[in-house]
Amino acid sequence: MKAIAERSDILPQLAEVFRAHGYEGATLALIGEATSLGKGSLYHFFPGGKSQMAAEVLAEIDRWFEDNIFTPLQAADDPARAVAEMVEAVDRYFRSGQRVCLVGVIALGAARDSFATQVRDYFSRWQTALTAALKRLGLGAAAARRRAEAALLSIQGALVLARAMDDPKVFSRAMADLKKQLLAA
Amino acid sequence: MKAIAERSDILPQLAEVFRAHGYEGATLALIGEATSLGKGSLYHFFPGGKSQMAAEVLAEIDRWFEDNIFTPLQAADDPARAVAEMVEAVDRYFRSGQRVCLVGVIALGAARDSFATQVRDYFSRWQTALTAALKRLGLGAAAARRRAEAALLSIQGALVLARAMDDPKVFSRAMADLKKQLLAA
DNA sequence: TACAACTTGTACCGATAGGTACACAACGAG
DNA sequence: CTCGTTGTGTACCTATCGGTACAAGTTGTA
Repeated sequence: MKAIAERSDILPQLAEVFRAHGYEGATLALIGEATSLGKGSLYHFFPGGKSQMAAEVLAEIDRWFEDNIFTPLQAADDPARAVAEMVEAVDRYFRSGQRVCLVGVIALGAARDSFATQVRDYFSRWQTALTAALKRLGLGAAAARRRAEAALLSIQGALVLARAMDDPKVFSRAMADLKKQLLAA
Repeated sequence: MKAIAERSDILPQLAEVFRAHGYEGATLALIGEATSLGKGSLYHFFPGGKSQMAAEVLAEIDRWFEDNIFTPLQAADDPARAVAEMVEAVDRYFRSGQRVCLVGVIALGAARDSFATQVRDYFSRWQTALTAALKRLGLGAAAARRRAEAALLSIQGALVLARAMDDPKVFSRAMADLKKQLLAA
């Protein structure tokens, strides 16, 4: 009867449920099914219930982006290569637009207010990291900030449009454009 | 006891509920409150329940965009002015990013599959109309299509980012950029 | 082997979900 | 003044919601 379940195994499964159904649409029944965990286990790991689950999922996403996107952008020797690799990593992470950005989904929904700081931080830290890389590419501070903002906007817009059109090529196309625009003189 | 309610009065109120809470989050209680209508009236007007309400709201949005955005783009004497006016109309419609695009919200959620054709048509007709205007500005067919796609993507992305950052200036800035990019040589 | 700490399934809770049934009130047409 | 049509409020239905309680099983440690 004992657990095989580790917290680190549960969070990604939780994340997929929230991605697929949104915060309000992710019922405990769906969550239990996706994780193969009963309410007993679920509330043992997350006494705070659904909102704690979502908060921890957001925290884990944040961690992943910190390690795989933000830090490489700021620490890389070759900023141009780091920017290009960011775009490729994003394309892989979102599976060419077939996966959706949970942070974006929450931002659009009614749950935004409950997770406002986590949502805002995610994007602002991304923007900060990308801005730093762009400055090292020779852009002025203001131009770098503007270009970084435009990049995040393109990624989120591409996710919406790709899902709306049900066509991953929309996303891939946008990522190819994005790479060019970020690295343009 | 008789109705003052006209279908045309109800739909905009319905739309705001769906925008604010998403499809799954828009409960009949919220809908009843927003429209000041009991279940009796609601199911009298919409025997198909929630899904019919959402479908008719989408249809009305489609109609509005057809009249106020798509047709002007294709019929205008001065395509450059038409494009500029589109951007301004979009800025007003979304109240500088404080209002959200219902079609985009649905596209990201689990309800997408139920409204797939309506969602896809909305964007593809928009793209078609904008492409036509851009071609009349002298762009080649392929370039015009690409630029129109990028424009829709920017609008949706700006809505997500503006809400995530809780800052309407993000949206206004994106719309100003968009106008420049659309009208660039 | 005994005991505490950790997991788990199941039963249960009140509240609310979307939806139905229906009686009644207001109207326009004759 | 009828009478069918059109709205409307209310009561009610079953299913499910998020969440709690708890007993029983599993484990590491000694």
